[in-house]
Amino acid sequence: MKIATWNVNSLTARLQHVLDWLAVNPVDVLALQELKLSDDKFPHEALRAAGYEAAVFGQKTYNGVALLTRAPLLAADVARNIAGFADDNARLIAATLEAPGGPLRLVNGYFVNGQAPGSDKFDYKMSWLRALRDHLREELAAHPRLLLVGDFNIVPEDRDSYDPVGLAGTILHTDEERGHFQALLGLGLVDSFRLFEQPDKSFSWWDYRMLGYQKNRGLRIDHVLVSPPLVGQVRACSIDRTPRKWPKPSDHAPVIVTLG
DNA sequence: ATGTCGCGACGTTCGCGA
Repeated sequence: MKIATWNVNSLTARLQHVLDWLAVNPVDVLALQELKLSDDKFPHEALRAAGYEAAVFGQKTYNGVALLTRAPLLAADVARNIAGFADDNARLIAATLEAPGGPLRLVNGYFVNGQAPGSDKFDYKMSWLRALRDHLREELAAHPRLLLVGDFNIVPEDRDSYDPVGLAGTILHTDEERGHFQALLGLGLVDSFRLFEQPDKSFSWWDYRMLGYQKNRGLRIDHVLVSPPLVGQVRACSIDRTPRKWPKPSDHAPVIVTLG
């Protein structure tokens, strides 16, 4: 079973990329972030023709997340955002998928960017991350086989940044953000990517500016975390840079996990 | 080069968010 996550930076602008990518990577689940479209604009027909059903939590202009699956999801089981945490933004969607070995809980997030430490947006990021942690503690109790995937907007360690010294303390690199990532690991979640030997300077996002991709000036901010019962079943985890090389790409690349 | 995208608004360019 293969599960992927991809921040597409507008599904309207990137639908053809998603379809092209799925044609060569027929994953069982694709978690999308930054749809930047409302539910009524979601391209259900094109994706259904490609073999995927979608649970959608859209928003006009900003944010928006979706879970694409080959097998239908139980609609009654789909959750949007964090229960008890008031939020104007569509950032989290969760659903349960029947799978060999038991149901899998898929939690797909577009984490708050936070702009800059000290800003109001950074305060919102910290509140959101605190609420997410509390929420996941409950989700894990209810669904032991769980994956937390998405654009975390957190660089977990220095080796996940092209310039850990120059960018130390700046957004995505602060101790507070990293503390929140560690807190998620403290719930028992494991970073799939680091279960395997990986090339140095492996990143999932590159700035559009300053030839960021060509110079590999990137960050690893898109992650797949798995709960304890799943750790032993992760067979592979990789970042697919292929679509980042296509014309008019998303600034993010997909991350793919194989569960055995 | 405050450098690139995507979106949307009383738009034909600008501000915002990333």
